[in-house]
Amino acid sequence: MERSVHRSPADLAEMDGMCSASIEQGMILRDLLDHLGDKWTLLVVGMLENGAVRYSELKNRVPGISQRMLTLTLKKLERDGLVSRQSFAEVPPRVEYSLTELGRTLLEPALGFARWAMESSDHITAARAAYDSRD
Amino acid sequence: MERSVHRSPADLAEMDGMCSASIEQGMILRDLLDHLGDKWTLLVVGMLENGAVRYSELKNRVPGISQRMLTLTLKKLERDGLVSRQSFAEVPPRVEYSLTELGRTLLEPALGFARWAMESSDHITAARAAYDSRD
DNA sequence: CCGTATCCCCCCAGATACTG
DNA sequence: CAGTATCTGGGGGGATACGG
Repeated sequence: MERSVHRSPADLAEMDGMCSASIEQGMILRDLLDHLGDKWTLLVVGMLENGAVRYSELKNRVPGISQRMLTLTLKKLERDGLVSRQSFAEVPPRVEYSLTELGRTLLEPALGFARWAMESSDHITAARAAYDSRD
Repeated sequence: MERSVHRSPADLAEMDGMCSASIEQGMILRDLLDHLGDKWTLLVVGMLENGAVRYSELKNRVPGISQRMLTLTLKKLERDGLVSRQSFAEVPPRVEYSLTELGRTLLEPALGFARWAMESSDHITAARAAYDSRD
């Protein structure tokens, strides 16, 4: 038990340059995943890439999302300051969602991720097939 | 309704380069999240950033992970070809996990994400506080 | 040390119905 | 059109005990 918890100050100092970055990133990544790692959040953000989109259109564009989850996801994103909501006093009612400044900064890493997924999906599929057909 | 749905063929053609990519990315992102979007996967990948790590050390470095989930996560990563497992015929037994070539390519987008999270966590916290303290 | 096997709880998300 | 309210199940994941 002491092995993992008890470290000398020297150890900690040494770790600072090489390893604690990973650990800190681990913590932050943890938070990140708790907020963005769910089933729909990144999808919704992706759909707002090109500008404001209204609720119903969003529901159409994100295949399979339920009203409940769309609402919940948008509320959370709004709370986190990544998405802004603008409702128009019209009839029929119209509500548009768009990325905030902060939300747009998320776009780049998110698309980087998506790019990786597209470039790697073949390799992964192949790797999986190879793994499954081993004895 | 027409505002958002009805677009001229020219518009659609123009969107081809900028927007349908989003939709396809949505699909791919979907798969991505199904595989990497769980609670532990990216954390484990992050811990392998600097080279091979053995099972028990991994368990120590990923705070709060259970043996069960660590094993499951590693198995899945191995199946996907992102992590390779090497066991040494020693006593006591020793098993080391490391990123494959493919796994290392994931590192860049993942760390990009982590970087964003670190740079943005303050903003998000602030936004959340502002949102919660509104009437 | 490195896992596997089993049990079980919690909560996420889907379905459905209803309001402004 | 743009949500809210409520019920429900399925599965992710923790705890624990055991095996190689």
